[in-house]
Amino acid sequence: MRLKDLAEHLGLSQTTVSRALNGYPEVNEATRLRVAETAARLGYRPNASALRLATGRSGAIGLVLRGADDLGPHMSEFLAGMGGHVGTQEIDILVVTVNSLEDELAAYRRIAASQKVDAVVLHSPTLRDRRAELLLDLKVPFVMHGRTNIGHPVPWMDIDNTGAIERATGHLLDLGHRRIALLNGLKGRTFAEHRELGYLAALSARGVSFDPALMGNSIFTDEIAFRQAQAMLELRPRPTAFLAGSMMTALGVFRAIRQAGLELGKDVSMIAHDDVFPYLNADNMYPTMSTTRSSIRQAGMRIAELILQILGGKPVEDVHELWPVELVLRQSSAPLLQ
Amino acid sequence: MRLKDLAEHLGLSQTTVSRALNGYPEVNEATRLRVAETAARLGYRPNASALRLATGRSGAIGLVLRGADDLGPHMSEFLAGMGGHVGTQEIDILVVTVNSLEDELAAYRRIAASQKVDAVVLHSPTLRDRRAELLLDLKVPFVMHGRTNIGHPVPWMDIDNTGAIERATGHLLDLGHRRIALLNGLKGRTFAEHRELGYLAALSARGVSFDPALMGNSIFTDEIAFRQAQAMLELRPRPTAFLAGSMMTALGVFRAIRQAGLELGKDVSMIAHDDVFPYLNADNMYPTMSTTRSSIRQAGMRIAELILQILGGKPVEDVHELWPVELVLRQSSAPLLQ
DNA sequence: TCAAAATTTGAAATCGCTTTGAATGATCTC
DNA sequence: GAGATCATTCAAAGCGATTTCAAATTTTGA
Repeated sequence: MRLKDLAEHLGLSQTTVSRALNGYPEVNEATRLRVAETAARLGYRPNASALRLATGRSGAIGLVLRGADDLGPHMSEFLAGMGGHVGTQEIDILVVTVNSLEDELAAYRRIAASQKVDAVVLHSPTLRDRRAELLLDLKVPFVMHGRTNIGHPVPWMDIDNTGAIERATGHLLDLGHRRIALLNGLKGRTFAEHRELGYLAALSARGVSFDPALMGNSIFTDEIAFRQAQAMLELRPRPTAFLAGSMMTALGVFRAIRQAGLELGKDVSMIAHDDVFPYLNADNMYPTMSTTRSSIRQAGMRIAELILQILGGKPVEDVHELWPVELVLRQSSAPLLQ
Repeated sequence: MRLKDLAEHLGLSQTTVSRALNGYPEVNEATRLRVAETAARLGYRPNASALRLATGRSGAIGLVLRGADDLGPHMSEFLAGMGGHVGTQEIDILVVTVNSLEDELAAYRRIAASQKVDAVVLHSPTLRDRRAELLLDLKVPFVMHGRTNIGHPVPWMDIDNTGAIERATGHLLDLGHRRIALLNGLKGRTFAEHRELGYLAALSARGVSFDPALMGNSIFTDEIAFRQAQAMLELRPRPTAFLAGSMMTALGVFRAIRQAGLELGKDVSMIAHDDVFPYLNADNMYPTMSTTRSSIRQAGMRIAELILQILGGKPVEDVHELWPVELVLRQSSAPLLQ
């Protein structure tokens, strides 16, 4: 069913039908009703490709995922959030997977040249993110989930990683802990650097010196966390508390603690960052897990909103959002045993 | 940079340039080289919308995700697999998220009417899947990850769930276990029904009677599994072995076992189904986890391949693939203690 | 009542590509 | 050397929508 068919069926011109359906004012209200009713009854929907060609808008937001680090539970939740919002609009999400930064850059070039998307979302930025520079260069609108520093204004939405870790570290220090391990994200990633900043700030505020052996930088998987925590627990004096970068990390640390014959919430404390996965609830763990909490799904939803605002003409300089992070204390963080 | 601009730049007609780039035979080899070189140098890429309108192919595969059950680590891996394959072709993945079956059906109608995708992939089918019926009706090509029975031939790729659970159950029975709990997927989902079949077959082959109290049907989350396992462990006599539907489930069961003061691999055995998540390695758990293993990422890759084959004209009746499932025995499954 | 203004409709151009059908030379064949 | 064949190129017609500009009809105002 093409516009032409619908128009013939109605005995009207394509022009009028198109206008009626798109809410233009210069069409008789009676005709509009008749058109709308018939279109609905016949299940007419404009051909997406034709519409895109005619309007010059592709009606899609791009999301490039680097298989190696990006995919996994975080991205899945983020995607759910994005989808939840754009689903209500006439916008789709185009997912492209690549294997390296170079491939990712190439993907943006392709996407830009072929005008496949109206905008993209950039996630897990580094301190000086080449992808942002490229997109600026290509004049592809984007919103960043996180922050970067490239000398040009970049629209972003981020959570207060520094503040979150600073408070969590401060709390552990207040409980008497002095050997606090930080299982952080990869070096160079903005969020990881921000967390390190918060960690160091809290330590130095209490006059506790920093021990590099107590910091790990890696992607957030159960297994890597297990190994890192295991190694750290063999140090003497051993750490008495852990800051876990994600719930996956927390699970790995948890296993290491148990395997070392120690008990979480007694011999060792832990505060984990919780991105709020529906299938991994800090409240239902045993012992329940103290967390710094911020829903990554809501972030996805908000990023989608911001992108639509930018496409709607909102100046990029005005798109900056820093979300506070809750500190939720449960059983896994306890006073240091003497 | 449009085709027109490129053509003018080269002093050729759009026709010739288009043909040169698309590998048609009726163009001088010297011209083709010159065109290809210039196009590459100038970074020309055809406008996606125009190309789609002209060819009638949208160049995208649709994936509709139901937020409630679908999203999560499984889908993330599956998506990675799909993306890995289509990335090499000129095909993208369009992700749409919805909240209910009705919404999902509506989404397919929209997608079909607006010709947004050339095909879709259907996952987590039920025994009689309405989505498959609808897509057949709408004449939207699709490949199913799993199986259904709707009286029409449906192209599918599935793993041998029945065989996998039958062997796993059989193995536990051989180890002396008689009270074996099955934490299965939702009733009505084909894979869950298939697993139940395998479970029952193994039990009855050994003359062990089925106890409905030892079977749970739900989505695969850590938390739900924890509660179900906890309740089952309070039964008398209690189960001595668990079949966990996924690695998330296994984590929940693990916690319940520990909380009950029991030890996995000694007091209680477990075999979990492993979809092979890069961040959750059965081999690195403690104790290491016995699993029925099949990579969901590879499944995604294969499904993408099959879709392209179908779009290439392969008859749907010829697209049926049943993958065997490995049974990997590790420490979590042990002989029943007397 | 009649010209002017407002309302409503339609024909045709446009978006950027592919593809049909025709045209132009060059090469063969006898 | 003329007619047929082949190789190469191009102009123009789609694809299915939006949108510009013009036309037809109705309403308004004096």
